[in-house]
Amino acid sequence: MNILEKISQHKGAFSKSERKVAEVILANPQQTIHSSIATLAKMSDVSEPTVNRFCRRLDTKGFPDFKLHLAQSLANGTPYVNRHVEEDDGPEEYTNKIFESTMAALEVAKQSVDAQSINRVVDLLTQAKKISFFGLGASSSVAHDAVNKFFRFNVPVVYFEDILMQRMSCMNSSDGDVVVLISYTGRTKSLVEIAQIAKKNDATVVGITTHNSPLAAECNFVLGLEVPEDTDMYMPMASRIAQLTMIDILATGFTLRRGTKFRENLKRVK
Amino acid sequence: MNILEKISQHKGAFSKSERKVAEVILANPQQTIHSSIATLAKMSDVSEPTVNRFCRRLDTKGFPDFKLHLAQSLANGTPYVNRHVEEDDGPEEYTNKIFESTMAALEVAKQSVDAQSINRVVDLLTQAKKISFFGLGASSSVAHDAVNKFFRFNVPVVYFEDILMQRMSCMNSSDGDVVVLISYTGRTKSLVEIAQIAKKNDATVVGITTHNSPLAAECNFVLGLEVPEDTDMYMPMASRIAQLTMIDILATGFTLRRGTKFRENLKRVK
DNA sequence: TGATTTTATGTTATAAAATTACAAAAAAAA
DNA sequence: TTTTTTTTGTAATTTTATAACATAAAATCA
Repeated sequence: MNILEKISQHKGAFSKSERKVAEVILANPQQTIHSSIATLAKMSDVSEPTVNRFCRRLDTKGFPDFKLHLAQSLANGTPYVNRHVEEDDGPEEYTNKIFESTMAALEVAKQSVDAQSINRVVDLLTQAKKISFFGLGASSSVAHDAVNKFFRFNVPVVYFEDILMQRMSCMNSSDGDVVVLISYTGRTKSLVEIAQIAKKNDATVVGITTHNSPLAAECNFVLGLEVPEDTDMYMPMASRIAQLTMIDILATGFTLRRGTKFRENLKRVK
Repeated sequence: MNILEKISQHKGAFSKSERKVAEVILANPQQTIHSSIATLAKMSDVSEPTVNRFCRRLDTKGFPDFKLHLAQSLANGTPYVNRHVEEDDGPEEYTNKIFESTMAALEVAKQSVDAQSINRVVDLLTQAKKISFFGLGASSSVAHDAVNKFFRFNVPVVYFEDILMQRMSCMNSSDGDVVVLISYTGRTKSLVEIAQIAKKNDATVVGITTHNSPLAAECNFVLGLEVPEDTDMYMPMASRIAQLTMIDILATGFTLRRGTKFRENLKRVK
């Protein structure tokens, strides 16, 4: 589909001159779409018909058609790729890379979510007697954010950073309470235990975590979230962002379910 | 940015004939990118130069350039636009919209950051005696996340959710201390005061906020972050995500500055 | 209202760009 | 080496886009 990739792949099948054209295009694709066939021919040091033949070899109708394809590839072409930060990247580079990887991660996360489960969890939340948000490590700030959000809705929300308090809170939970547990890997032992305790006390347990994790196995409802995490940096980045987005989605679903009047109240509170 | 939207918006400013061209293009954009100026002129029942003038009015260099823009807009069907959540959106819809708006917001935020300032702040952070992260409301969870991150680096980090504690902490600050204040609008009065207190006590104040805000005016260094926030929902969403990404960038810059050995330590800690 | 200016549109001419047809050169096969 | 095939380039042609000019329509003003 993407014509730039197609060029790279096709490279072996090109003739010598055609390869020259390919190199030039791959080196500066952005410039190519604004060049005429004459300019590109000169840049590649080949004749104009050669450029034309090059285009046809890639199953395009001719040079203008090729440029169209190229433009489209560049528009979304490799939109956000997860490019890892390198040792010798300057501030400009790592800044851009992090933004782009974050967007790429969100794109992946978006594919992995299931709207149906979200809908059910929103249902649950609107009917909950009490909502708890717990997370450990990097996910604790996500839980923190969640309470901030749901607190505005004037529903009873609970949040503790301390694991013992989380535990105690779950021990006191009862039917109608919803406990939302947030963990990227879903392998944090103490959080799995909390899930078990909450479930034993008739609370409904919702997990924002990866499918097929120990935590997911213990939850009544799982909001699966698959995120490519750049492990080179040894700190969670994209996963938190995806989790936060999930919180936004739940909060939005919540307000939509509550209806217009509810939102007008929110406006006043603000 | 998207040329199709641009056409729709511009519609009032077009002349009669130009509007005819606009209609035809909007009706079948896919066909347009494969037509010559003559074909499009005939379809729109106007002369060729009119089509050309139409293209120029949209700030393109001419018809071929216009087609390029159009092709890019059509690729991937307008990748990430800030589409607002509507009253009657189903779970599928609002989930996708939120993901996409978040990505669109990050794209905008990315354009607004200045790598040079980031570099200087990273410099500052690596040399700081003590780093404090403060934010209120929605930004408090961002500050929370920041301490989590920087705590791993084995540097003295401070964070309080309580405004009085934040204040007291700033009063005790001294030369070499860095105070990072996080606020989307930069208009939270108490945070501006904290900035003043910290500055009075010789701490270096860094603001993660909008340019030209009262908070920005009080800071020694400003990391400007412009984010389009969907105000329909009456809760901060995209701004926090952008702020978190900024934290990721600072943390990454920090580890890069500290060098390879430092990162190997991190690995072990993990 | 009618005259005059401005704006919009079309016609013709020109220039630019892309493609075709053909020829020469290079490479491969005999 | 010679022949054949493939690759590449030159020149001619066609298509496409733009510029320059002219006319028509609309708007402004006396």
